Amino acid sequence: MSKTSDMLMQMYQAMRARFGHQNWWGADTEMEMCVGAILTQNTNWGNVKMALANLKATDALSISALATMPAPKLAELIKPAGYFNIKAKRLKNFVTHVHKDWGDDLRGFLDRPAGALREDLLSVNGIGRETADSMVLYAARKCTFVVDTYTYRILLRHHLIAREDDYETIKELMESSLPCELDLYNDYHAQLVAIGKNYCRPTAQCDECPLNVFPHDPNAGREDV
DNA sequence: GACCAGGCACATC
DNA sequence: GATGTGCATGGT
Repeated sequence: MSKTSDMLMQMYQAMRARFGHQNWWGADTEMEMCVGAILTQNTNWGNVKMALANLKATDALSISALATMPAPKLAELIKPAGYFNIKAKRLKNFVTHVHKDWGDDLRGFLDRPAGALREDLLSVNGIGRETADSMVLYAARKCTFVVDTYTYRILLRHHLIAREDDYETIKELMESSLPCELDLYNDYHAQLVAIGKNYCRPTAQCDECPLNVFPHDPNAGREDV
């Protein structure tokens, strides 16, 4: 096992010991996970939950329901998630794309090899790498590592990546360092988010962070240092 | 009131 | 190809 693999696994153990298994998105339907993946773009999950509740209350959480709903009405329902106009368009792009070949069969759409599914998702305007990977991992339940701003910030501060490393480079690092296990990828990402929310914030210091036992620079990636 | 949140596409240089 | 900008609500 390489030094990086070793450190990443030790970091996981430390995070999990602090937060416990996160069981992310476990109770939701595939449809909710896909819709949530778009709604959570640069947005707090608490806001996304409100928008999902609105969609559920109007029985709109299906491919065909969203495909036929006028964009302005959809925008109104997802308002709490922020960026509601652009996200309404992105949701429409997604459900229209699925509906074209699969009708209401989201599970059929998702049930393909991870690589092919990812490429297909990336062809939809409004679905970028993180959103695609979130859908592949959490909705399709296939092993792909999700990189987000927390992943970047935490790995940077722990000297595991360089400042200029891009999404695919970081994803490659994680996938080549960690065993390809669905539950590990799922929970590792969730643990990083928990660290990011609670300790490794953009400006605050990282006192009490369970990852402090590893070599790190709390100021890495900050503009004001 | 400022800061931040589980990004992405597009314009501009 | 790198960098900057618009999109917007709600919790802390």
